[in-house]
Amino acid sequence: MGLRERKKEKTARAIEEAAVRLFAERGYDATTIADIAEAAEIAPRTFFSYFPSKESVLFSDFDAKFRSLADRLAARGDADVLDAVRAWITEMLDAEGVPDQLMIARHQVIDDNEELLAFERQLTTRFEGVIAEAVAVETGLEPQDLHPRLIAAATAAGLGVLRPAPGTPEPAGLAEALEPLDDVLAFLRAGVLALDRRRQDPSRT
Amino acid sequence: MGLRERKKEKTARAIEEAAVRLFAERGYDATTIADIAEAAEIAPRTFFSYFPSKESVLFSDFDAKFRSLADRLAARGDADVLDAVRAWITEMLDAEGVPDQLMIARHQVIDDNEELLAFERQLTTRFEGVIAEAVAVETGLEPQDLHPRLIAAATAAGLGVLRPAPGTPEPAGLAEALEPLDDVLAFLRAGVLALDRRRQDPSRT
DNA sequence: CGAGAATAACGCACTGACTGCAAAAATGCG
DNA sequence: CGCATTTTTGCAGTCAGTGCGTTATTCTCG
Repeated sequence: MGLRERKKEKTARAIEEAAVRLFAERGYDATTIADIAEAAEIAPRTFFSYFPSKESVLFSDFDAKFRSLADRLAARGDADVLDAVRAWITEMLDAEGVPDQLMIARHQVIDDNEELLAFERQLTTRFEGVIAEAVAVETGLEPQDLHPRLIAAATAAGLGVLRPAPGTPEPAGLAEALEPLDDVLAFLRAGVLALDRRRQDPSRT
Repeated sequence: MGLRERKKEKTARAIEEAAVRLFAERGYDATTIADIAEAAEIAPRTFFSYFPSKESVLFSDFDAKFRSLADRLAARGDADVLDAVRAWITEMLDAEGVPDQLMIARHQVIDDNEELLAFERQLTTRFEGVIAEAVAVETGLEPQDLHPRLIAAATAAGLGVLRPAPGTPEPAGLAEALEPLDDVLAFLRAGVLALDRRRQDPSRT
């Protein structure tokens, strides 16, 4: 990795750090791009060559997460889709390790802002595409069919619920973070089974 | 209803109609507030005393829908939450009747725009609050607990899936529109049951 | 009907996110 | 070092959205 790329990476981190700090201090809406640029020692215009929008500075890791889920689903062989999702999540939580100050502040900023929560949800829905695709392959249906879309949407929604409700403390350890996951998966698996049954016997209630 | 209110209503409709028409013609992004104002024969500034944002002009009926769901849940007596939701949906579909030109164009505009889909989802998530509350009452849990939140999120997501995938034709009749609903409810009910079981016997897989 | 109060429409000036473009600066390479 | 490439920056502009004061309209009450 050349000097150029290392420098770019450093600048990106500086912007991110400055942005999260300012958001936490004065609030998201009360912080302007100009503020962030000044704190990160760049020109305001430069901000947008690192991040496409003000919101996106809080979700820079999303693309990597998305790709890693897609890869995992593609490489799951004949394992169950939900098993693959579970493995992906535990891996994610494991990789993140103990949340640092920046991560905590970031979550807090997001949770405090309706608009940012919506943005996060919008990102989350991108997961639905890959999940629906995987389910479609597994069931022999098309990705546009109701069942794959439903399972994907419910799974994505379930993942969203994993984040503790605002005001609740962050989970301390990995085991504690995983406990709700099993509830979510139990819920989803039961639903998936019900759909399977319905496909075999449509008259069932 | 006095002249004032009638006139306001008429203006609101005029703005809505002009906006949807222009969005359909030139696209959402290529249409400015000034364009809409001109077409609706109002001053640009006036637009914002009818709608809080450009997006919201496409979702003027949301508040009424939300209230009607909340009322129905509040007045459901000891009926099941999901039954109440089902009743609400059939009532909605019934009340809408045959979709007119404006409604069709509106859906098309929304479906064609990532940002608008996200906005719609954001609105949909407001349903989660009331649903979680109702589930909490029914189960004796708190609305912030995982199970009510999960059920509410999955239900809201399931409702979102009811809209046909982009590119698919709108359902022609009421029966056709209701068919996917039963799949969604079967999915949700199975999940709810699984959570019930888990609460009684946490060691269960 | 005719004040005058209440409410709605409007114009204006402003903020702030975001974009296109072209000049200037930094960097990498031979 | 000098040249090509990439990055940074400044500038001017668009557009959504807001605050505020003014004008026009409608309602109410005498």
